[in-house]
Amino acid sequence: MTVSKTAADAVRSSRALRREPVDPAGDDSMLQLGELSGLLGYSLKRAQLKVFEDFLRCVAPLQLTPAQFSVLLLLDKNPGRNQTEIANTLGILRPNFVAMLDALESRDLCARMRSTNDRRSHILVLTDKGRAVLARAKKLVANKHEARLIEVLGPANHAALLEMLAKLAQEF
Amino acid sequence: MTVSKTAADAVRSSRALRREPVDPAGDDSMLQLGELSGLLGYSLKRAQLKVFEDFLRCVAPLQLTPAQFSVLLLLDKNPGRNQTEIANTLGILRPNFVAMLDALESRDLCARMRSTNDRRSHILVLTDKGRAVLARAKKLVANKHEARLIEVLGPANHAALLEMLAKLAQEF
DNA sequence: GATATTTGATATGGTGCATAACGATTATTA
DNA sequence: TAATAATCGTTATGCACCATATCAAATATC
Repeated sequence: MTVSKTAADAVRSSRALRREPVDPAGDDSMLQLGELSGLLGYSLKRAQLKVFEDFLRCVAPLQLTPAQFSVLLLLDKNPGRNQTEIANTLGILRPNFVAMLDALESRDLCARMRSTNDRRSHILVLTDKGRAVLARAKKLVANKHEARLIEVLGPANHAALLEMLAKLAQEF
Repeated sequence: MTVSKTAADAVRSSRALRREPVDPAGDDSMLQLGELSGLLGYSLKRAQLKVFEDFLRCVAPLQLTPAQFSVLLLLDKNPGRNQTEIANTLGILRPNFVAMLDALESRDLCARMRSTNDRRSHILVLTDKGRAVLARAKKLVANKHEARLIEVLGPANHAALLEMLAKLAQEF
């Protein structure tokens, strides 16, 4: 075995002995991911971060986070629901949903109305401004964000991806 | 138009007029996700949470988080690297990597060694215990975690999913 | 009518993530 | 060579997200 001064040298020689492939970019710049690239959870998280990043860019003019957008969408599709119901379907805990609604309500995007049936609960409603912002957000998401995703993946792959992710979210 | 006392009634009637399909579980329990189910970012995040949850369950006996596991994997595949290099490839900021390494080092899974070349940097090495824990973790991940994923998705889909996620993480 | 449950809310703690700044060391350059 | 800049690990700090316990008001249950 040859004597090597640096640790990097030792890596190079041991890899040479085992005849392992080396990253195209070389030893110094790119590290070996190893089985990390086969770890679904790792790839999922990295992809999710990138996609959220792009979402924020695309919808930046409206100052909406993915979570806020999902709330507006849900309020539009499900009028007459209270905080607990909306929060539950989004996987948000009720205490954490309070501040979120405060932010949306302070921007006049939605409003809490005391229910006449059950005066404990707040019926959530989109304001006119909320509906307008949602409409503009939908367009940005569809034409900029999702359009880019479909372009990168291809329409068929995009659909297949959605299906697999839905299955994971359900059966897991 | 019929007069309805409750908001839920109003939803039911308007949906009846538009002849929209109703969730199988009924109006009260299940809410309409709407275009949320077509939002890739939404599905990505929900799937990622489920997968991480399962990872934690499977590797619970070793008390390793996904992030910690990824660090051990990377140290094994890339000996002789310093903190900045490892942190960068994992997308972890150097300040936040310090506490992470402290935790691993306090459990004797890895060690920091002052580099002789550059006495500023710490060369990271797996300890014997670290290698042993990593070996056991790899088995748990492969046989319990990834095995279940492949079973749910099917091997071909699992591979296709990985490929698409990698493409998203790269080209986005 | 007494007790239990539900709803929105508050407080609080943990964790992940981001930025600024520091001392020690090394690299650059005047 | 001396002065300056850059890098490495580290600390401090703040923000966002997530989770639990708890509360008052209102409702449901018995």
